[in-house]
Amino acid sequence: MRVLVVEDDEDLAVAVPAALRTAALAVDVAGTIAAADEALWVNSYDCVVFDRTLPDGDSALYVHHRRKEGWAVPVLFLTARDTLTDRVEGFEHGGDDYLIKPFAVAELIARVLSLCRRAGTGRPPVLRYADVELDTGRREVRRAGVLLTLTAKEFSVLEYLMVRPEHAVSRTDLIEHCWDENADPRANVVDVTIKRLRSKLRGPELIQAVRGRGYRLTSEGSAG
Amino acid sequence: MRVLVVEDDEDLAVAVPAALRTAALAVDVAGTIAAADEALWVNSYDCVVFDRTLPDGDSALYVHHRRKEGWAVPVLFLTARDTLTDRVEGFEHGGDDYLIKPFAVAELIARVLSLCRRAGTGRPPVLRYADVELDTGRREVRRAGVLLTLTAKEFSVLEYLMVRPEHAVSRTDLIEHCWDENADPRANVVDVTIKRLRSKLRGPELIQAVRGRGYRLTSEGSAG
DNA sequence: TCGACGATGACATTTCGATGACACGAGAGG
DNA sequence: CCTCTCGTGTCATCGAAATGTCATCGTCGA
Repeated sequence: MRVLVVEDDEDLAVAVPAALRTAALAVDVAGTIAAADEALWVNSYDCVVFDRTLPDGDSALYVHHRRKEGWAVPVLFLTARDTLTDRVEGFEHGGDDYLIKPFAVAELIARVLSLCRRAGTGRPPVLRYADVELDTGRREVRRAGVLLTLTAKEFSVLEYLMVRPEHAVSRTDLIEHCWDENADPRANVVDVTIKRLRSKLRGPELIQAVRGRGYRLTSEGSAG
Repeated sequence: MRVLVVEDDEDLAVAVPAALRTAALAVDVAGTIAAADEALWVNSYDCVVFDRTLPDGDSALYVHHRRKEGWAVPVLFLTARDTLTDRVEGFEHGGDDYLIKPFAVAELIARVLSLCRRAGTGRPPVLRYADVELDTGRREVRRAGVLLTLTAKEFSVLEYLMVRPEHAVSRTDLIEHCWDENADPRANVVDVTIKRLRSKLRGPELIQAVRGRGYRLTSEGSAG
């Protein structure tokens, strides 16, 4: 799950990403609408956290604009308390949720995770494939009932694969969704992470390499 | 357990928090409804002690207002004797308890602890996990039957963990519930308190660090 | 058979938790 | 008023785990 935070206040621009990263989300930061626009065209995000008021304008107007083009990524607006009446306006512009400043960090994390989940159109909190269960809420993975200890990255990659069972997922896709923008797409971080995942997912091979196209989950031998 | 005391009388604004702190509660203080509102948005409390009459209005009206938005934190109203008839009114506004001034300190502590417990929806007075018993009423902890001498902070942290066995609890959550607003979330107070707890909870490791996500109680390991 | 791509082990770097030492203030007792 | 003790918080440092980089090897398929 990858999130873009658009915030110009220096304190918040540090605190908010830090908080979200504790929830195993990959976070990028932008300070202006222009920078956010750039990032949104280059990368794909599962959720965007927008401060309402930014140096180069009202983010709600930007979102409104993009929505009319069919852009559908869920948005959480951070609204100052004294612009409370803007709440409704925020929604009319296609924002999916709002939070009034100041807000509790725990609340923010909960909302963002909720929006990410919603983006997956009602994805169940527990993903299953073959004898693997992945609990997105507790961040736990079990194979054949045995609890595994995965690192944040490993969990993130496995989650992404399990949402798309049997589908080949490219390294580029994985880099874009499980790493932040500092990741080098040419490096073989993905390969290494897959290798580590495999060695923890003891038992019949689950993650199959699809030559030239990435990786996919599979429960049977290399047919096709 | 963290409590907000909203009191404008200078003497009470010192005495009440002092009393509650002796019961291992983290206490914040506000002098007005406005300040209380601010604090309630920023932090999360397990209970709020409201003086009925405050410089900027009747706190019961404020509580009534918040209740309509679904706010559910238990409230204890401090009411002057000559406004005794307001009692009922206080309850109608969603207050869970009241105390008539002047009151006995012991009574206040008992009521607040009771309300905190109620917040945990019928949480039993004695928490158990593995061979540890934590008596929330007596403020006593035993491991394998042996009474331990914990400080207020240590008790508070252990209690918070024991209410959520096996669940990873973030440092932020702990800071928000066991410390007051003066705590620096970046500091490693939590780590140090956990360390002190561990050294007092001799025996098999109970408190497990979950890298990047905090701490959790556990009685068994997990496969790798 | 050759070449591209994936697998893998070794190693470097970064991040994060653990820990000991110390600072500071409140309160008890002389 | 001084001093001692205890609770609590801060800091610097250590070390382990997570993550990333690199070199090399193996293998699949044209």
